[in-house]
Amino acid sequence: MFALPQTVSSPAIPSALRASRTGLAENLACQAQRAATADTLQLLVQTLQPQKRLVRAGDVIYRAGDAFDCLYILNSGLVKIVKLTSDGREQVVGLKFRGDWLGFDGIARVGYGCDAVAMDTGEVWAIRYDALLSSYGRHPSLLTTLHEAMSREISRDRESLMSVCTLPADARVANFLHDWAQSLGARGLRTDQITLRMTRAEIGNYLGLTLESVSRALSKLAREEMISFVEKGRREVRIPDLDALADFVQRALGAERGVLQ
Amino acid sequence: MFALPQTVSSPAIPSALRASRTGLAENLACQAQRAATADTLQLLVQTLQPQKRLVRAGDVIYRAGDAFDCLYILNSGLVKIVKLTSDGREQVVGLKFRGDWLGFDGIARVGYGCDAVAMDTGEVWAIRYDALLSSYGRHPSLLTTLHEAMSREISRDRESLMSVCTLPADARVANFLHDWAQSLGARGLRTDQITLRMTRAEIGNYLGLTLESVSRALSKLAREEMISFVEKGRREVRIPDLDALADFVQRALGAERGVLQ
DNA sequence: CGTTCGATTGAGGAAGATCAATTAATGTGG
DNA sequence: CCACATTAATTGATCTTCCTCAATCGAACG
Repeated sequence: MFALPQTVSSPAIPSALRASRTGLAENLACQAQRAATADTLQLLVQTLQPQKRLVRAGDVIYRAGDAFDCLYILNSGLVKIVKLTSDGREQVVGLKFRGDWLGFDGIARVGYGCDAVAMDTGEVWAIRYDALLSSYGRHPSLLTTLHEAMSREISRDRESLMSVCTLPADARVANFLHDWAQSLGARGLRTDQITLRMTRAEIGNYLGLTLESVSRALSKLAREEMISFVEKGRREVRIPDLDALADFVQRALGAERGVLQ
Repeated sequence: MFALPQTVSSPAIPSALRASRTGLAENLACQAQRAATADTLQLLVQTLQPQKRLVRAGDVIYRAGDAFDCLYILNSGLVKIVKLTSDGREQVVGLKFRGDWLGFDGIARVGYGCDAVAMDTGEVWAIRYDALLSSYGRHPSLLTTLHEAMSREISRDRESLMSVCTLPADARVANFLHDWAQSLGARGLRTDQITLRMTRAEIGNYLGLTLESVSRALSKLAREEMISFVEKGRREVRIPDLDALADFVQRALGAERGVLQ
């Protein structure tokens, strides 16, 4: 179909970092994808009539152990996915934005494996999994959309792991902000301003850092003018130049391993 | 369907750690699941006639950027999933055992997002994604099996992230061995002996540690008789008591955060 | 207006990385 | 089959990063 050199720089590997450099191609891809999902979402609404639910910050969409019936699509708002262990460890394992699906981990089990908690007012659509399956005959695209959403989630999770495993604290935070802005951009929103609807502790938890480390990293980023805080409240972050943020990650990496390799 | 207290200790959250404690229920679940997959796998072979391929250690099954056509099922052997970034970082983001599916990350893209490299002789079955989709009318169970495999992968990835984010080095290595043994157990193999077909550097990469830290952790585990090395070669690990390993993880955790909570 | 919660910043300490030396296993060519 | 080269693993010493603990500050809320 499409033979590319199988190298790291292949366009088929749009790592978060590369994405902002290959701006044009990337944006076109995003546009295309958004259009596709917009169509499919409309179809989905018509066909399956999802149960819509308004949520506010703190509302629980589902909890680990709840019986699995439905997948959810986040129509607006922000949701965190939290995993708990019996020994009391708690881990934010994912953040969901508009258009993201929730609850995939329930398919292979009796119930969901994590809690999904809204971090902002928003709307989620509940879609019965069995209804989705049985719609395949009429609308095969619904199922391929599902697959693509699951596939994307797997890719994202791997990037999280990579970030946590390979980046020092500052770069991890910078990369986090970059990813977030990128996510907004992919949804047609402005990428130069983020409202972090989570505490430093939650960010730290997600990134495998303490809240102090997150705070220090943010301060450093502000000092180096990679970001700035919007007046009143330190949860509103301005990012004048996304590419500069990506470069910051690279520099933090270069400092550690001597510029090359 | 099934109303459980939505607490951490819900049976629907079989974290790797809990699993060895809830031995009986867990094993039954595994048996059932293996039986189910065995049936479905047979059906899959009959219906889709997957292309079978023998691989040897080092063989590449697919590479990041390769055009996506097929999903793969690993019939035997061991495969690592490796992600590369343009800046030269390399990360082992997954290990695949018998029965695992490979290549989900390709569904939502033009090509695969990672390399899949065999670490041992084995056999992989290539299944054309379009063929799989179009089989739904005749054999819906094939597609639900696909979903379950993807769902399980998402759950596993989250556990990896959790391990990396919340466990200290020693516990991370112990947990890694525990998970591995558990994986073998779930496939009906003995859980008291593991042949690590990877170097310390690869293990470290997967766990976000240096090879030295992995080596030290293994030495410590051996010193405390949680594991022992089989004569000739330090890649053969005996695990006399899986539960003891899980306890080791707990102790390492308790030491850090004062026994309770 | 005080209380509470979150964020910032500093000082000290600990876990793990880095650097370096040694040993063990594996492979190669004579 | 053995000497040699090569790669992997171990172990120790030192150094860095990040965590922990603590104090202060700011915002939000009742």
